[in-house]
Amino acid sequence: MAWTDERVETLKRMWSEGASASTIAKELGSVTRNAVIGKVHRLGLSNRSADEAPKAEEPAPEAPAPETATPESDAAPEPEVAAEPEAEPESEIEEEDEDEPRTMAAVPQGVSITSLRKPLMAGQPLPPQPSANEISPEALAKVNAVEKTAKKISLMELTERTCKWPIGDPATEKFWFCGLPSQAGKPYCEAHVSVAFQPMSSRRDRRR
DNA sequence: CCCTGATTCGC
DNA sequence: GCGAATCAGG
Repeated sequence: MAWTDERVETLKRMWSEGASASTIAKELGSVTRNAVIGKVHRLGLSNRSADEAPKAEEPAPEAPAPETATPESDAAPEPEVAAEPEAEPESEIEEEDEDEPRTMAAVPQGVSITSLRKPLMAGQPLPPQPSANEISPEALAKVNAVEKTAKKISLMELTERTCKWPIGDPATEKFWFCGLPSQAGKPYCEAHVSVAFQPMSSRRDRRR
């Protein structure tokens, strides 16, 4: 199939939105990711900056060379300062004693409720989120268990087959993605799907 | 092994 | 111009 205006438009839009070449290829159909990448390059938008006005000025390519007063012909006064006197102040305190059998809620300290409620990913079709989000205790417990065995993959390691459930606070070091095998077609693993998608019957007559 | 984009080059 | 093959990398 040829690159019609419409298809090119879709390509441009998705690419600028950060979609990967393979994702775009699937969306368009009849093309491979190679084709998409090739087209992207031909269109000259390999740089995903749809609008980057404030481009950092390149250092002057010209060599000023004032030649005003050069005492030494080739004296290169390099003090050679030791750049790294530091010895890695990395002392992460990571020891978490997990021997607290459900003292209170089923939410461990590493998990923020916030991340449980808004697992939104760019470029991903947003699932219809029921305004009222009631997660069953069972599902929550399962999630907690899963998060202990999660692969803790980084952003780069996310694929369409990995669970994209964020764990921890993105603003801290303790942030990663679940990474377990995702359910077919779903962005999350089984446990996280169960808390992400409510069967729409999470609210029974709670009163009786 | 899964994936990503970049590049090459015959068509 | 196109994109498969290949490359380089996470």
